[in-house]
Amino acid sequence: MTSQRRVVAEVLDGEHVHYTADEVHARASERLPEISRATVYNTLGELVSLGEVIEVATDGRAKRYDPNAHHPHQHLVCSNCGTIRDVHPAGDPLADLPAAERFGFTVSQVEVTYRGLCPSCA
Amino acid sequence: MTSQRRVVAEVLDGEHVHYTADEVHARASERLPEISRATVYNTLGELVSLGEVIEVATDGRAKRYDPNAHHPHQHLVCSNCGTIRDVHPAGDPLADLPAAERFGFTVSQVEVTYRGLCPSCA
DNA sequence: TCCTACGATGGACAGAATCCAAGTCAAGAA
DNA sequence: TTCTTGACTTGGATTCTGTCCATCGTAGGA
Repeated sequence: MTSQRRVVAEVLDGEHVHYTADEVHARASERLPEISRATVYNTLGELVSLGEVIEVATDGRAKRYDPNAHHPHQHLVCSNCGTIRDVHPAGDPLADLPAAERFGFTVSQVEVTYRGLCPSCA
Repeated sequence: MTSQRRVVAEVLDGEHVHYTADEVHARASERLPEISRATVYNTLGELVSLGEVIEVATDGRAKRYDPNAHHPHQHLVCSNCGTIRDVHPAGDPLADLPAAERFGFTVSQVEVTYRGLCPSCA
């Protein structure tokens, strides 16, 4: 655990945090000005491998990093401003895929992204 | 409707087609060698705006374009080789998000991505 | 103290997508 | 027929995101 890694972990702390790697880098730089982008990417990659952080790709742009990894949830995204909320749908989305629709795949994971307009943009 | 646009539309015709912009460009170039990448991107963007084609971002890499836009479906992706299948879950995934979990959003769309290993990779 | 190994650094690089100025083309007007 | 206009295409430059790699620094062990 180096100071760089601690700062990255601290930036990714809180509720409804979904920063891009660049945003993490910007915030980490406020506390540790010389931290490099490569270190942020390396640390994020390690946190993802450790299962402490989830990678989210809600658009075709930059991946976002979600520290809420220990509580299964899905995402609700504003199509206009990009705001992301963690949400908890009823039921198990995985169970909704019938065996006949699995084509022999061993399905292990499901990601659900709800899209719409947030109150401010509506 | 120009020859360039027609060729792009023709490339995106068929079942289970999920090409990247570059793959569309490569296939379009076979029929119209001088077609430029910019034109392919422009045309794909128009087709998406018109609702004729769906943009799919199943990984952090290039977006894919799915011409099966008029039949609601979701995607099943092999985590290893990237193969994509169109699938049809039971029920309406949109209905699984309770009002209390919508936070005032007007939710209009849902994307579900199932992940696992395809028969060849398992 | 010196070595070693791991992590950090920053610049180069690569892939995807967009932007932009210039060129091309076709249809309608004169 | 020739000109004008506007839409479309082109290709190169640029931006954005992410990865790679050679080098550097540093902490801990011998």
